[in-house]
Amino acid sequence: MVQKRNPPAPRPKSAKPGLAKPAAARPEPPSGGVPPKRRGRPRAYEPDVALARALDVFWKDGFAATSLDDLSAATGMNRPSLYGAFGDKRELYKKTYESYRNRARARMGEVFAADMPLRPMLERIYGIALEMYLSGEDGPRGCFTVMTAASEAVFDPDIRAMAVSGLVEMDRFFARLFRTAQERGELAASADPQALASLASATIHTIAIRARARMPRADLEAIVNGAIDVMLRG
Amino acid sequence: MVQKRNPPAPRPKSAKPGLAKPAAARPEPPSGGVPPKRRGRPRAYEPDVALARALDVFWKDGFAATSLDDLSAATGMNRPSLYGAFGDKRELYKKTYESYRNRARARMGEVFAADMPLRPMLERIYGIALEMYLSGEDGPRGCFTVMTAASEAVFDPDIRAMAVSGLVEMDRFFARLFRTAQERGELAASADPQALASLASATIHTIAIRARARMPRADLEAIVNGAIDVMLRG
DNA sequence: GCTTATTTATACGAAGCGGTACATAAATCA
DNA sequence: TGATTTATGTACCGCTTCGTATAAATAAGC
Repeated sequence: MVQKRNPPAPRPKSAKPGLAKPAAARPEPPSGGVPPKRRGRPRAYEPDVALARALDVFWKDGFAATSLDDLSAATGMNRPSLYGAFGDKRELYKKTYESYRNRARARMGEVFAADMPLRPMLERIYGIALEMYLSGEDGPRGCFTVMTAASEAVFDPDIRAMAVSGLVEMDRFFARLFRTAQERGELAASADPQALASLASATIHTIAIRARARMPRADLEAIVNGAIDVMLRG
Repeated sequence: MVQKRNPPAPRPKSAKPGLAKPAAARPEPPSGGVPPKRRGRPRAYEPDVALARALDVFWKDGFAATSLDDLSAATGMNRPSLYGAFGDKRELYKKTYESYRNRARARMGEVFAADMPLRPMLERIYGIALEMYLSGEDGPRGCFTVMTAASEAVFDPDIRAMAVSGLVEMDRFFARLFRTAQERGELAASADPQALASLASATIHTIAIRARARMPRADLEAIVNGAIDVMLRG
């Protein structure tokens, strides 16, 4: 039950007791990268797009309900290739999660860089969040971090640490937002940026959960608008 | 991948084509209930406690990661008994979820009946929530509804409907709270009880997620206090 | 050409899964 | 007592799961 999640520890890999690692991405001379003239048979996949496909599946079904066959079908890679490229299921999950985080961070970074007044800024952030959480071919998928934090993946210390850092990162992002808005006088001096940041994160979380449960988009938008009003002392 | 979740449809059960249902709880003459003198071999389990044990497991691990062996071990019932009493894994899940909802509803009902001023009322509600979400022998378990909504369990329409109704019920509970507080003048007349209710629910959700990710209790309490201050126009 | 390096493709194996047949046990009813 | 009813315990079934062993394919280096 506990041990179930820590499988029997891979055997030393028959021959080659030395470099048993799943290879993954070789050093590969920086990124000046013309064809690096690799030696053996060329890959039939691009690691980045394969990872994105795997993300789609994990995002939709969660860790436990996703099988290697699902991942194989989604990426077009057969099982040994998958294993060779990304390691086992858990490692693959971590890598997809990392790519998700990077993507989300990038989008949030853009918004912050846009440097606009607080209210439209918040509206834009929540607009992006709704777009992400409601997307998905087979219905809304919610937020990967929330899924991860809520699901059994938390039993892995690494994954849990990643989830926590995802939550904290979002808190800090909002806190910075409110702090600068306050400095500019867009927010009452008596306001507590930290508390507002928590509420802003909480609003993200609640729409993620509700999107996943397939609540109608209009409801989610109403929640967002109400939250913004309160946060801005409507 | 989709069909995976809708297994081959149970065969008509060999003999007895008529009453094939898993029996569950027989009518059982109201509740005046001295020993009802049932006919065959007596049960070796109490349905209520068995359900509570099953809830513990599902709550900790989620639907997909919980095996019938886990449930069997937790309840002390062997697999056929489990099946006879509660139906298959999905049905058992639904029944455990229902019992969870009833429990949560009862506790919230108590608080509402206590009829105290808004702030201590909120403090007490979040206190109960934290207690529930942080409990669990192997670490905090968060909120079952959030877990359910976030996990693959939502792919079942029934379960999704239950999850949505759980979310809506909490919204309504908070809305009623804020409305009566407003009528009593404990809340500014300009306040929007609906929006505040969403935020109050969102705060529940965010602490559920964070508890599950094992954020320290003090952090969760700080979030709750900040949220209450903002909601009450601190 | 042959050797070496790297990836793909097939296919297997041990373990786990949900569910059920079947025989046994323990109670009531006649 | 024996028939009937209900629940248990064992053992099994077919299927899926994750991971890997092995062989074939495709490239570069010589």
